[in-house]
Amino acid sequence: MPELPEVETVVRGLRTPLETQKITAAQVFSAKIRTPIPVHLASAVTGRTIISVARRAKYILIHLNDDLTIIIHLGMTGNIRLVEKSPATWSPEKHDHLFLRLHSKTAMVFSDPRRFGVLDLVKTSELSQWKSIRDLGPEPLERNFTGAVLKNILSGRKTAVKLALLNQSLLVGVGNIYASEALFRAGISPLRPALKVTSAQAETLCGAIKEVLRAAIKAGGSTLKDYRHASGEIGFFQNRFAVYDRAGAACPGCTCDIAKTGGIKRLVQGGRSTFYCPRKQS
DNA sequence: CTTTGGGCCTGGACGC
DNA sequence: TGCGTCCAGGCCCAAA
Repeated sequence: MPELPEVETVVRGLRTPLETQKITAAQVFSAKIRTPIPVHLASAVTGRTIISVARRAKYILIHLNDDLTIIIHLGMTGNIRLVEKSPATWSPEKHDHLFLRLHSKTAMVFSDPRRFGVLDLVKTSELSQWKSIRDLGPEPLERNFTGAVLKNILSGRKTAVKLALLNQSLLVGVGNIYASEALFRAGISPLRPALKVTSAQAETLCGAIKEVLRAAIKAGGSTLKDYRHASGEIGFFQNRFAVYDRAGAACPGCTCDIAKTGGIKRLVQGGRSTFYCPRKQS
């Protein structure tokens, strides 16, 4: 499910209810999601205080005192919900994996039906060396992420630019939806080899990535199915997709004869759907 | 080193 | 109603 805008929206929704709160009870319900959940997680976090909630790439970081950080990745179908006036002991619904009850009596529940998510506990001081964080590329919304940086990332790679954008070791946060959307905005074909993206195109693409991610955050992310804000609200950026999941339809500003051209095209790259307009993207 | 393909899971949509 | 097939927002790992 969740790409950078969705994860960022969840993080923002968790800050006020979680920060400064002491964890008064914790339960873990399934031993294994994508990776094993540490057996000591529940006992280790109980009694600790949440200092801050942050995001790195698509990872949610809940920083506690005593040098501990809870890492949550939502995978494809993960979601976090807040329960007000929660009981001290949680009766898990199907697919609930983690329950954290706070001093305020609000609780946070992490669920993930497809179990592609990650739940881990690490020392905050060792976070930057944690296996999946260590090799991540730059944050696209940072000021120092520029067209020149993107050009450098893409240069020398024979792989299609769409696949390069999905590679989190090159650039984080962009997933299957926003890769298609950013390439459409930039007028670049998803099939173009990364090394054939010119400096001028890299500049445009850099701007398009920032633009589409910011717009999606503003809209509270995209809800296709499972994704929810921590408050339970859905996002609505899916209503503004230019190309994603719109095969056969007209792209924004389309002037061609859809009956003849077939409109937006779907293709498969790296086993995943890509959507684009062959007439506007090259 | 880069690139490719399979695997991990569940559930919903669809065709018969 | 039921059964089989395909598909889905992410990521890891082995193999080429």
